Amino acid sequence: MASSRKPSDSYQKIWSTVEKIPKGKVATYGQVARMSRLPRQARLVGYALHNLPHGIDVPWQRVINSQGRISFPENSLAYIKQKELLETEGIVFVKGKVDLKKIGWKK
DNA sequence: AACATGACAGGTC
DNA sequence: CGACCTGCCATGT
Repeated sequence: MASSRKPSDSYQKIWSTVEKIPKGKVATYGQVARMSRLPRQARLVGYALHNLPHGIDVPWQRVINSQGRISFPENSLAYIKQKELLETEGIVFVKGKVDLKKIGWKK
């Protein structure tokens, strides 16, 4: 595995951006990518979060896809966990998705 | 170096 | 709405 080397700077930027997402709001992968100065690299955002190291405090749950949906199968534990965390922050789900027009972070 | 993969987005049909 | 396709690019084998 190539884990012998440090994480890419891109990941650092992404994590940094995610940390800035206000509580009670959510951002899409594309948004985070853009805010991290990495336009069109939404996939890297997902990759970065998946590779998220333990021990650092990052509100990964506030990052969802452009449809306002959690990018996990509904039957998965990860999905339920993320939904719980978001609801705790006051985010309301309607039919399995959130209203990006209302709780979306910025434009 | 080549190929396959992925917590996506945006467009088309 | 859903299914499919293309673009993007870091990672791992």
